[in-house]
Amino acid sequence: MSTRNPKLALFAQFAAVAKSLAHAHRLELLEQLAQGERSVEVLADRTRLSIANASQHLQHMRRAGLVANRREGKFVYYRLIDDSILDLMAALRRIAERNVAEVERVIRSYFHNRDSLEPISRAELLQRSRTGEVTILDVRPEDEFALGHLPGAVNMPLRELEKRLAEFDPAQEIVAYCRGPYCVLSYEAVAVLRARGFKARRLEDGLPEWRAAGLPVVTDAA
Amino acid sequence: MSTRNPKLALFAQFAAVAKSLAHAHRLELLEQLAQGERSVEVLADRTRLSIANASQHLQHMRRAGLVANRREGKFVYYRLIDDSILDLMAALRRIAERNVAEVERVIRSYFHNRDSLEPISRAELLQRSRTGEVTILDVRPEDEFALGHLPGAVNMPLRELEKRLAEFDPAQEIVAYCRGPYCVLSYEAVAVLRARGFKARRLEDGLPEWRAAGLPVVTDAA
DNA sequence: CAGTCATTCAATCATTTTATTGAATAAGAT
DNA sequence: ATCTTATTCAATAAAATGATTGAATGACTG
Repeated sequence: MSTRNPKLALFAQFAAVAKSLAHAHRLELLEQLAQGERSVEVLADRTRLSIANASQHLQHMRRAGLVANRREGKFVYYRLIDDSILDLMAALRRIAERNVAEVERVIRSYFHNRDSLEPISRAELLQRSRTGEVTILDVRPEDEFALGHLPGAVNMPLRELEKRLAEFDPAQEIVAYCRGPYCVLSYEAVAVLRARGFKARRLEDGLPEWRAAGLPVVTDAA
Repeated sequence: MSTRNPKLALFAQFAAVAKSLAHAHRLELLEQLAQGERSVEVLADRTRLSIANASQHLQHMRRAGLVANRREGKFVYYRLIDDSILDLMAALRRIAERNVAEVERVIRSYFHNRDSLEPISRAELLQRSRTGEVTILDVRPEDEFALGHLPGAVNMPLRELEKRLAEFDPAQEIVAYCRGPYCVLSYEAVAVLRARGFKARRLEDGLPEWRAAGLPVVTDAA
């Protein structure tokens, strides 16, 4: 850890932080953590990792100072150390998106034509929701919704969406959001809604970014 | 490269970008590149890597979209793809600085007491330099100075500093800068100047950040 | 206190990454 | 053309990292 050259030692520290980001599974864990605190078990389940493996990745990130944990009874809950982690991930994403051709290919093949899913900005949504012009749709699972959601949002996990289309006002535009810029749920929700003739768009990014922008978040009382 | 799960594939791309940052030598190369274009030979020399090794690290970063290169005659010149790389490095540094105790230790042991070297902000320097109150001192090597420096700056590489102290006006405060927040040169310059009774401070960060902030940079005609 | 559950630890194996070496290219220079 | 110089490539050896397994820990429950 301690090199003879102090500048190199310093860069080695920065590299250690970068290294703990430099793994698909760990980024996935961070995406989950961006929603809020989670136990190891839940994280392992959502990312389809074994418990032991998830635990090790989480500890790795803890040592690097990306996440923190606390024990409560039998469970250990992990959380992001603070919102600067979101900044770091956003900077990473910006570069990956801009520069790596492969990313574009993946985005395109998965999200079909991304352009037709132009998102609405946070500022615009905030303004239009004040005048009651839009229906805000949160397509995340119920437990994530309960932990925090946009004011006035309706929670309808993707699986229920098709059954509950009657609840929407066909005259209003629907803005769907989910976990973040690469959460699939809201893309799929918009696709379903449009197929049924609704006017629907995605919100740019997702809840963690909304919260990080200092905008209001509603938490259900426990 | 292509996982069955598209979200994971996407994260794997982001991870690839992070991975190419996650190495002390590569961060060092990037710090050099933040100054401007450099040939492989110069980069290898400055970072004390073998040519082949430097070349491989540079190619790795090129594949990840962090740097670009061009051939001119016998030389291959590398450069940062754009300033978003500086943002990424800054985000990394912020987290490493805040969260990793080891970094503090390294900074302290190397820079002694950092607090006594409180830097001056870019805004303040800009303002005070307009009224001619300060001497701006660039302590980088001459070739880097020639490629771009702050308006009105005097170039005096560290080695020459002690011999040329007579050139300074003892009544004026001296603001030293160099390559960036972890470039050692300006710290040392301030230490030397203060020991000789001059009023001296560092500029926050360094030239790449000054340039990235959209502030004026002077290039010597070739 | 024994039992159960969530998490971590330790050991192992497989995989990936890094540095080094010497040969291969590519572009002037003689 | 041949020589020289700058860079890249290819092969190898050394080191680090990741996943899996089963045992160990810590904390609640009956």
